[in-house]
Amino acid sequence: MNIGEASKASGVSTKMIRYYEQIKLITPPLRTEASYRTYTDNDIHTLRFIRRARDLGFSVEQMKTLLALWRDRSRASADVKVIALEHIAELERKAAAIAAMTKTLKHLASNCHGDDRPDCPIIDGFAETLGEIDHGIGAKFGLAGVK
Amino acid sequence: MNIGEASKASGVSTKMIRYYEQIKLITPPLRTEASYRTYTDNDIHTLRFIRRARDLGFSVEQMKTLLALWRDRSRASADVKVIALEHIAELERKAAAIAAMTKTLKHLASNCHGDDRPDCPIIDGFAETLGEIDHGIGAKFGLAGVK
DNA sequence: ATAATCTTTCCAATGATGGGAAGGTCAAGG
DNA sequence: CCTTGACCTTCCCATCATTGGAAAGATTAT
Repeated sequence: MNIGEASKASGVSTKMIRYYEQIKLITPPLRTEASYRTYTDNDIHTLRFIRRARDLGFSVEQMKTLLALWRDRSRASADVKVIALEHIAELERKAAAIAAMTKTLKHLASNCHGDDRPDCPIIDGFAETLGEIDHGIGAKFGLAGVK
Repeated sequence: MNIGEASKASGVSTKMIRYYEQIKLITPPLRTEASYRTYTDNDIHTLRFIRRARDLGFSVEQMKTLLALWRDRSRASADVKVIALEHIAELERKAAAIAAMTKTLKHLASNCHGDDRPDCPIIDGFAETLGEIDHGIGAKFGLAGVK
């Protein structure tokens, strides 16, 4: 199986497959004489595992651990559960921060008449010294660049 | 006011202040003979504005627009509201994706006994071909690197 | 005078992904 | 047999917001 077929079969882009190999998330596959990567069904299985974990928001670092646990048939299920629960906590932390931002913004927007007059509580809310916007959780999230 | 004092007064790191200058989010301040940047109260005001917008998850690009609107005293409040509402929609999209991930993970975790036995529905859920995990919204979020 | 604490610029790294160039390979059809 | 198109290879660069550090110069305090 070429990398293109592996990509289609797993849902992981060829770019990312090569990247995952480079950062040693997956082991280098065999190559043909022309240096083409060839993937086995087992490799596809691993890639699909990775794709699902990624879709659930796990980082590469976490996926490394999860893959190791997956391959270790004698590991305790508790070890896996710890990672999952930590990730759930992280997701909930992010959800709370986003909810706080949304709430503040909605409050500002609801007070803005949104016509062609210039006065605007949203802009004023940013500019005025009303004290710091408090998201409780610490809202410095790198959410701007999220696709 | 030196850059260090400006940083403390605004809550924006010196690194970021220089960066915002470089990408032309803010205008270059006056310099002393020794090339030290000096910030006015007005500059601090702008930096605090930026900090609040950033805390609400606005991107640099959005902040550029917001700053222009802030400075334009004759702009319509509707122009500001549009940006705010778009950002709210974006945040809600992210929140939904996170909620979907959390739900799936919690479901998997709840079925995992979490003791020292090896069988684990979480890992199995990643590995088995159960069909793709569907987050409805498309869950490819760059949430892994979020602090 | 000297040490500590600023400041400056420049360069690099992060995490996960995409884009593209330059060149090699393979399969199908003329 | 040769061309064409669709692959594959490696390598480098860009994104986004932010942090880190090094080397050198300036200011402040002891």
